[in-house]
Amino acid sequence: MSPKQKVYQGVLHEIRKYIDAHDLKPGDKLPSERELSEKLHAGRSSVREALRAMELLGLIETRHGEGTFLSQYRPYHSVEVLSSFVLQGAKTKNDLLFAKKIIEKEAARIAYDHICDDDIEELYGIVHDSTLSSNEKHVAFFQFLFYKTENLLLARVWQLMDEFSDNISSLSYNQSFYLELINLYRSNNYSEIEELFFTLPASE
Amino acid sequence: MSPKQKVYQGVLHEIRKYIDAHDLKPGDKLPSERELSEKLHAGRSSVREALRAMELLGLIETRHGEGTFLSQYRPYHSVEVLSSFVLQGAKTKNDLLFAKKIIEKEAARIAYDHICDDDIEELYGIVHDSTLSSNEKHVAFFQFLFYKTENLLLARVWQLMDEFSDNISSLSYNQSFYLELINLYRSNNYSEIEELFFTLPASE
DNA sequence: AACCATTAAGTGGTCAGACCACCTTGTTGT
DNA sequence: ACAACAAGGTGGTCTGACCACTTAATGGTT
Repeated sequence: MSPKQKVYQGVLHEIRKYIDAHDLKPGDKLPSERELSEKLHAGRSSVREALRAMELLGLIETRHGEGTFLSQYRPYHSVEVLSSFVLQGAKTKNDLLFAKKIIEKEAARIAYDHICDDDIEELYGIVHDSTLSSNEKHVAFFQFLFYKTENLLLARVWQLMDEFSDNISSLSYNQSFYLELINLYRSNNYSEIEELFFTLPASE
Repeated sequence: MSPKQKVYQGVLHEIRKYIDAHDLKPGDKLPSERELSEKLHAGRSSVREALRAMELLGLIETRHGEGTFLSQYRPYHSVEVLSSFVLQGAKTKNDLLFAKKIIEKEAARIAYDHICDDDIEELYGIVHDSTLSSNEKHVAFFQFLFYKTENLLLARVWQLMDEFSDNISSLSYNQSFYLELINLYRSNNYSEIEELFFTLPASE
C-alpha cells in the first residue's frame, strides 16, 4: 500500500493497534522502547521518534526510569505548540469551520430523536446562563446535544475540531440561533433544522 | 530555566526562534539536521525527535534528499493522528459506521453544488468498472465525491473512518444505491439525497 | 522480625557513528 | 551542445554505547 511510509509512522500505527488489542486505558503502561523496537523490527530511535511525537500531542506520558504510559488526552500540549507557530492558511481554516458546522448540524438532527422536554429545559438554561461567555455557551450547548446523540465518536471528533478552531477563531452563533433551535425541538419541527444551520448568521 | 526539560523540547524551542529570527515563511527551507545538531549542541537523533514531532503536527514537510521545509499550517495531520487514538476509545462499531455514513451523506450533498455532467459520467464509470471490487468501488466513488467538495479535511476524516471500519466490516452499498444517487444528480433532485441515505440497504 | 542501606536490573534520555536511498549539481566524454 | 556519469549534500534508519532515574531484590544490622 504505502511502501514509502516512514518507519516511525508505521510504529505509530502499530502502537495504536497494540493499544486497541490490549484495550489499554489512560494510565496503563506501554511496552518499553527496547521491547517495542524488538517486536516491531525497528530501531529504537525510530520508536522514539514515534513516541516523542505522541508525547508532544499529549497522547502519552513518559516517566524517566519508569516507563511510558497512556495519558488522559490533554489537548493543550499540541495546541500550545501549534499556537507558538502562528501559521495559518485561510483555506484550511474554512475547511475546518465548515466541517465543524456540518457535524454540529447533524448532531442537532440526531439529537432530535433522543430529546425530551427536560432536555429542552436544560438547553434553555444553558443559553440563559449569564455566567457563561458566548463561546462557553456554544460548547456547553453542543456538548449536551452530542451527549444526547449517544454517539461518542461524533462527540470526540467535534471536540477535537472545536479545540483546533478555538485557536483560529472562536465561533459561536447568535443567541437567536440557539433559541430558534430549541423552538424547533419544542414544536417537533424536524425538517427545518437543516435550513436553520444553512441560513444562520455566525457572530464574529 | 527549565532544568528538567528534554533536549528535543529545547530544540523545538530553538527552531521556533530560528524561524522567527529569519522570518521564514511556508515553503522556506530549514537548516539540515546535521547543521541543527551542530549549532544547537544536540545529537542528531534529538533533533530528529523534534522534527518528527513537528512533522506530525503538520508544521514542517520533509523531502528525502532535499531537506526540511516549513509547510502551510494544516491541522489535518494532527487531527488525523489524534483521531486515530481518540477513535479506539469509542470503538463501538455502530458509532463508527453511523458517523461514517453521515459524513458520506454530507459529502454527497456538498458535492451536489460542484458537480457537472462530466463528473456524473465519471461516477457512472466507477460504478460499472468491472475491475473493481464492491468495496473498491465504494472507496473510489466517495473519494471522487470528497474531491469535489473541495474540503480536504472532511476527506481525511472520512478516509480515516474508512480505514478503521475496514477492520470491522467493510461496508458498501448496493449497486442500486450508487445508481440512484447518480440519478438524483442528473435530475437535479437535491432534497431526496437525505432520504436515500437513510433508507438505503447496506450490503456488506 | 523489622528496618535500612546497598545493589542489580529495567527504563527513558542522549549521543556518536555508520550505512543507505534520494536529489541536485557539476563534471566529463562524446 | 547534449547525455551519461560522479560527487556531495540531505533525510532515513539502525546499532551500540553511555548516563540518569526508578524500582525491586538483597542482605546485613538492630
